[in-house]
This record gives sequence, structure tokens and C-alpha cells, in this order.
Amino acid sequence: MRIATWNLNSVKRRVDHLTRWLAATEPDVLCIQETKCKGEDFPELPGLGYEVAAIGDGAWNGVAILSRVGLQEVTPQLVEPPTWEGKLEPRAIGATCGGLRIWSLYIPNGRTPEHEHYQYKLQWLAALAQTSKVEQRQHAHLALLGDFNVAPSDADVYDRAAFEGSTHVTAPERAGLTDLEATGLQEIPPRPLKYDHAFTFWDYRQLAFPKNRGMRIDLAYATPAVAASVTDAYSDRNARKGKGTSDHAPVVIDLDLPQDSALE
DNA sequence: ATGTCCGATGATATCGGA
Repeated sequence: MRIATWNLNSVKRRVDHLTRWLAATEPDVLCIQETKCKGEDFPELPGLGYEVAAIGDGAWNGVAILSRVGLQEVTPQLVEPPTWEGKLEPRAIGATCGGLRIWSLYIPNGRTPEHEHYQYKLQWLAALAQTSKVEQRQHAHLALLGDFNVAPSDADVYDRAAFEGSTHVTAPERAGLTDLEATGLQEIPPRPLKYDHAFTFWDYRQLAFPKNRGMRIDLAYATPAVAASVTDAYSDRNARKGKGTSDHAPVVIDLDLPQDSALE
């Protein structure tokens, strides 16, 4: 089973890229973030054989799950999610696909460590950990994929000094990740296709991609049996090349889950 | 030395957000 996650930065702007990438990569399940479109406006992807579950408000956020191995028990929000400016944002969707319980997650950016949005981000990570606990009571195999907007370690940014005073690298954000792991999950680190680190995001500005000034913020966590079944994982930087691409690369994970346990 | 892109808007350039 091949699963993947990709922050597309507008699915409507990326339909051609997405279609080509799906045909070439053939994931069984793809988690998408920042669709930036309403659930009912999610574009058709004819001929590829994917079912779609998508939620969105329009301009911002928006997450989706594409699956060609079944798509059931769709859950359109975390357990007790925090709100932003009084509203529940479309940042999380879960579904059961081919025996795997999988979530597509778009963690709030935080903006600056002083900003109220940063507190929202920390609350959101705490709600995600709570959701992980609840989900593990009900599902034998759980995987949480998405744009976490946190670099797990200093090695996951191109230059730690460039992030002084910024979000994505602070101790409380990283504690949010370790608290999530403490619910019984393991991170699945991808291998790079080039260079030393498997970055997944490069800013559009200032030639960040050709200079490889990247970050690894698109992450995958899974329960131990799922993590133990990983046969390969990589960040597909090739999808970041060229004009009109997302500023994120997809992360692709191959699993060899025993078929009987996948029925649980 | 310089360097972006997205969606929305009483839009046709500007803005917030990333």
C-alpha cells in the first residue's frame, strides 16, 4: 500500500500537476492540504479511480483524502478542535481506507511566536494528540499525515540561525510533536532524493528551491505496526520543480501491512 | 543585485496569508 501527503497550495491551480503526479506515482491514498476550495468544488479527477472526501471554506485551508482502496467512516474534524476567531476551520479530515485509518492534517501556521495564532497552533496540536488517543481505541492501524508547520529538529531547516524568533522551530511547537508521539505514534522520516535532508517545503521567494533553502514540515506519524511495515519513504522534490508547482513537495510512504491485520 | 504565489475584492492594483 502506498500512501502520501501533499500540501498543494490550491488544488484548482494544481489539477494538471496533480493528475500527472497521481498517474506517475500511483498512491493508493493521498492526503491533500491547502486545497483552498469548498468541498463541493473539489475538481474531478476522471479516469484515475479515486474516491474523494474533501472539506473546505473556499479561500483558505481545506483538506482532502483521495483513495482508490475504499473511503469509509469519514470524520470531518478533530475531537474537540479549537476555533479561530470563533470559527471551526477545515484543517482535519479522517477516513478508513483499505483497513488503514488515515488523517489529512493542516496544522495552523502560528504566524509569529507572539501572535494569538501561535497559541491556536499549540491548542490545535494538543487537540490532535487527544484525537490520536481516541482514534487508537477504535482503530488498530492509524496514520496521521499532513503539513504540521513544525520542523521536528534543527536539522530539518536549512539554517537554524535564519529561524531565530520564528515559528516552526520553537520548543513548545516541538513539544506538541513529542506529546503527539507519546500517545503511541512513531514518526516516519522520509529519505531525500537529493542532498542530505529530505526537505518538503521551499519558499517561493528568493530562489529558495534552487538554493535548497528548505524545511521539513510535512510529516507522517503512525502506530507501531504501521511504522514497522514501512518499506520506503521519500520526499518527492521533483514535484517541486518548474513553474506552477506547489511550494511543498509530496511525501510518499510504502507500507507492507499484513493483509489480515489490515481488516481490523 | 535582484528574486513569490494564492484567492478575494463595489477588482482591473492591492491586500492578507503563507
